[in-house]
Amino acid sequence: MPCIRNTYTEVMKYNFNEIEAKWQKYWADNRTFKAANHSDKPKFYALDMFPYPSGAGLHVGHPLGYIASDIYARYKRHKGFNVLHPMGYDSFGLPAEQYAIQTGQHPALTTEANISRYREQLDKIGFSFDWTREVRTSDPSFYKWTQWIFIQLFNAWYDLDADKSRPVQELINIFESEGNVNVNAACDDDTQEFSADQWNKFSNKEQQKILLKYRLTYLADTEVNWCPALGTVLANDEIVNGVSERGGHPVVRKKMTQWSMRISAFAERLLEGLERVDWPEALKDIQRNWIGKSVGAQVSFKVKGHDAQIDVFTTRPDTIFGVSFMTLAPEHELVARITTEEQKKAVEDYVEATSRRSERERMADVKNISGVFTGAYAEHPFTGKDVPVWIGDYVLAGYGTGAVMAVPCGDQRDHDFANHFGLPIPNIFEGVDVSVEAFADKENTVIANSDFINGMGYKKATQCVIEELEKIGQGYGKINYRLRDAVFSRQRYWGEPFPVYYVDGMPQMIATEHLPIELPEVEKYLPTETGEPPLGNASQWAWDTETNTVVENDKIDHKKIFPLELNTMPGWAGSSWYFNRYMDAGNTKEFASKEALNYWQDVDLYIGGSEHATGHLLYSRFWQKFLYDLGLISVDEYARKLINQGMILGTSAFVYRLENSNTFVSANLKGDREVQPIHVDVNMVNASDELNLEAFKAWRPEFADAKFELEEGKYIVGREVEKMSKSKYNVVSPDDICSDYGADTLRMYEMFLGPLEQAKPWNTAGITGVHNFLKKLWKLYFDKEALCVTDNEPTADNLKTLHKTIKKVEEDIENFSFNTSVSTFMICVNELSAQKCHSRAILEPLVVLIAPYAPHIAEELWSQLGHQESVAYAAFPVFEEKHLVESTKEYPVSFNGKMRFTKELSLDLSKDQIEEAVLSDERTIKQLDGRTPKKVIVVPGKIVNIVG
RNA sequence: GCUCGAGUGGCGGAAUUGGUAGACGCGCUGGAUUCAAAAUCCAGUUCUUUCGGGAGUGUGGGUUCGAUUCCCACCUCGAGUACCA
Repeated sequence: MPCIRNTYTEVMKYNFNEIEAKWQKYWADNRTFKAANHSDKPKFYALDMFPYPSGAGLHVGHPLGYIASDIYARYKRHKGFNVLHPMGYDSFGLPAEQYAIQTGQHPALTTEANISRYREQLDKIGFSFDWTREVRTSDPSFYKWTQWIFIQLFNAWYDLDADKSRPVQELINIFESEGNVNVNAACDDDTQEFSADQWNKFSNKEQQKILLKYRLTYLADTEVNWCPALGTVLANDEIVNGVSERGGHPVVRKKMTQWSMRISAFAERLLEGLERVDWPEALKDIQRNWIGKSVGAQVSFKVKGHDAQIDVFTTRPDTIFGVSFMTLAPEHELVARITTEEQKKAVEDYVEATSRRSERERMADVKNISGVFTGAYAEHPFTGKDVPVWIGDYVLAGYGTGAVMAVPCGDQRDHDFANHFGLPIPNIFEGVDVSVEAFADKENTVIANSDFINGMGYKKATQCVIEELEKIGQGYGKINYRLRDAVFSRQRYWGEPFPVYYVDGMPQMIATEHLPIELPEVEKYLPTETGEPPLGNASQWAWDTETNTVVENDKIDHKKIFPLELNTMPGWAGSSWYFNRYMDAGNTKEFASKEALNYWQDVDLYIGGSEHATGHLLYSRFWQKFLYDLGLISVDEYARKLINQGMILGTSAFVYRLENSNTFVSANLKGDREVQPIHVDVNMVNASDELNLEAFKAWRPEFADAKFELEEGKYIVGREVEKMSKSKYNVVSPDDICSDYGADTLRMYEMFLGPLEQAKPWNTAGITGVHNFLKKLWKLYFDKEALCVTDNEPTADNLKTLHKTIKKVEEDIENFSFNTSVSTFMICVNELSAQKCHSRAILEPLVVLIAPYAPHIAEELWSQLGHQESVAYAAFPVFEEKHLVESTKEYPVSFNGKMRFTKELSLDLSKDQIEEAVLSDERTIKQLDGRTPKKVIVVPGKIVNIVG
C-alpha cells in the first residue's frame, strides 16, 4: 500500500522531470510561441544559425547559442515585443551523402531521422521556438525558392555606375542600341568591345556567350579547387591549410566548367556594409581581410618586339622608377608568346614543374626562390629602358593581373628574387640603405632617382605617377580586391538541383512557374564511370520543353527534350537567404510576402559561430544585397547585431599505460616513466577524477585484464581540455543532463560557465551548484507541506534584494552578460532565504525575472501562484530606485592606496566631516604610527585614501 | 611573417566611467543532522607569515592620491590569414 504522507511530500519536492515535460507539452499544445506577422507591439527577430542535422546528435556545446538567444527572446516577450524566434535545418550536406555512398540509404531518409532526433533533443531543452515556421533547406518547398533566386541572379548583371544589380534585359537593350562601349559593368576580364551593329549580327549562341560574361551567376571555365577524395570542387573558404575543411583531403587546381557567383562585384559594398552593423570587430576584420581591398594602379608595360603588353597591378606606383625586372606567374597567358628560342626549354620545364606541384607543396616551400628568365624585355613606360621579363611562382595567377613590376628596393620578395638571380637593385629612396633588405615603410618614404617625383613622399608621388600614366595612356588608378568569385557547382548528389538545361551547350533557365525541379532518384551516389557527377546516374533527368516536365534521358533529342544540369548547389545556397523565409515560411507564391518582409525587416539578434565568417556570413550578405537591388526586400544588411558564441570544449580524461605493458599508472605516479596516454570515456570518471576500474575493464576487451598502479586505492585520470568530439570520448549529451538535473539546470549552467563569446571547458561536476540553486529557489515557495507564499507586506530588506536583482539582471541581459545574471539570481535567492521571505510581492516578480533562464520552473511556480496564463508574456518587473537608497556607506579607508579597514559613515557627511571622522579613528592613528598624513583624498560615497 | 584576441586562487570565472581584487559556483577542510549514507544546513578556503603583518591580477617600466582597468616594451597562449604585388 502506498504511503499517503510520503507521496504528499514528494509532490512538494522540486520534481523537474515532471514539471518540464508538463510545460513543454503545454507550450506545444497552446502554440505559446507562435509569432504573428501583424501586431501593435514592436517587432523583435532573434535568430540562431540553423544546424546541420548530423547523425551524432547534439552535444552540450551545440545549444549554447540557442540558450542565449532563447533567453533574450523570452526577455523581449516580457518587455512587450512581438518576437520572431524560429528554428530550422540546413539539411543538405556531405555527411548524409557519404553515409548514403557507404550504405545505399537515401540521404533524405537519414536526414529525416537525424532531424527527428535533433527535434527531440531541442524540445527537451525548452526553447521558445515558433515551430510553425520551421524550414529545411532540403525540402522542395524551400529549395524551390533557392532555385528561384538562382534564376534571378542569372537574369541580372552588375552596373558599376549605378552600383547595383539590374535585370539582364536592360543590358540587352543597351547592347542593341549602343553595344557595350559605354557599359561599366562587373564582367569577365576577357570581355571584348562590340558595337550595336556587331551585337545585332551575332548569332544567338554568341550573344548568350557574351551575356554569360555579365550575369551575376555564370558558367565559365575556372581554375577550381578539386578534391579527388570527396569527388567535388570546393570554395576557398572550404579549404583550410591547403586541405579540405571536411576530412582534411588534398586539394589540387583543375580547370573545369563551373557555375560561379559574381560576388566580387559586391566587394566594396560588402566592405562598406560592415560599418553599419553591430558585429564583433574580430569578425568584421576577418571579412575585411578576406575581401582584401588594396588601392594602387594598373600599369601597362609594352613588350619589346611583340604586339603585346604586360599589365601589372601595384600598390606602390611611387616606386615605378625602381623597377629592374618583371615577374609573370608561370600560368600567365603571355609566357608562351614572348619566350625566346634560347629560353624556351627552361621556361617550359619550369611551367611544367610548377603545374605539377600541388597547392600544398607550393605553400610548404615559400622560402625556396625559383624562377626563369623568358628572354623577353619590356619597356619602362617613363624611361623606355629595357626591363627583363621573368617568370616565378611567387607570383600568383589568381591575384591582380598575374604579373608584377618588381621593385627590389621596396619589396622584400622582389629583393629576395633579385638577390637570388643577381638582378640589379636600384635604390630610389632618399637616405635608406637597401643593400641588405627592402625598404617598405610608406610613411617614411622620400623618393629619389625618380625623374619628376624626386623628393616627394609616398602619397604625392603615387598621385603624380598615376596622373602621368593616364596622360601617356599606360595606366590608371585602380582598386583591387582579393575576394574571388565563388564557385557554385558541386559534383554531389545531396544538394539543390540547378533549374538549368542545356541547348547546344548553352545553359537555359527553366521558367520559374515550373519550380521546384526536384532531385531525381539515383541508384548510386558516386560519380558515373565517365566521371560525371552523381546526377549522371539518374535515368530520368532530361527537360521536356513542351510538357515542362522532367522526363527519361533516352528521350533527349536536342530539339524539344534536353539534358539537365548534373551539378548541384553548394551547402551555402540555402543558408544564404533562409532568414528571410522564416518571416513567411509557408508562402507558396513568393519566397516571402512583401507584408511579412516589411514587417519583420531584418534580424535584430543573430547568434552563431565565427567559423562562418568567410562562408555563410559573407555569401548571405551578398544575396541580401542582390535581393535588395531588385527591390524584393527592404534592407541590404540582414543582421543588425551578431554575436559569436564561444565553443564549449570537452574535458578529456586520460589513463597512462606503461610502454609495452598492460599496466596503467595513476596520473600522479607516472613520474619520468615512458607512458602512453589513452583517452577514456569521461562517463567512467567521477567528479574527483577517479576512474571506475570495473567499467574501464569492461570497456574494451584488451583492458579486461589490465593491471593498475593506484594512489590511495584510487586510479586518478589525467585531464586535458580539447575540442568535444566522439573520438576523444569527452562528449557530454544534453539528454543525460536533462534527465539527471533538468533542462532549467542545463540552461542556467551553460550560461553560468562564462561569457557567451568566450571558449570554455565543460565540466559536469560543477553543475550541482546551479541545480542546488534551483532547489533553493523552489523552497522559497514551498515548505514540506504546501505552497508557503504569503500576502505579508515585504520588508525593506526583501524589497532591496528584489530591486537590486531586477536592476542587475536587466542590465546583464541587455549586455548579453548571462553568466553574471545567474550569479545575481544565486545571491538573490541566498538573501531571500536568509531573510525567510515568503512574500508574494517579492516572489511573484522573481518568477518573471527568472523565467527567461529557467522557463519550466517559472511556469510551474507561476501557475501554483494562481495564474491561469503562461508566464511567457507576463510584464517584466519594473526597477524602483527608491528601494536601494542607503543612508550610510561602509567606507574603505586606504593608506597609500592599500585598503586597511572600513568605517561606516553617514552619506550626509561633507568631505571635511568624513576626513575628520576617519582621521580621528583609532585605527587611523595606529596605521599612521605618529606620522602626519601628507594628503587625504576623500571621494564621498566611494573611498578615503590617506597618503603619507 | 602579418592581423586580431586573451593571460586574475586548485578549477570555471566576478570586479560600473581608474576607487574595498578574488563576487557567484565547483572542489577541498572542519562542524551540525543521521544507526549510517544521501540530501540539507553552518563555518573556513589567494599566497606567505615570527600571527604584528607582508606580498599579490603573465614580466619589466610609466602615469596617478589610488591601476586587473590607462600608456610603453617584452613573454606566453589562442584565433584568422598565408608569397595579395
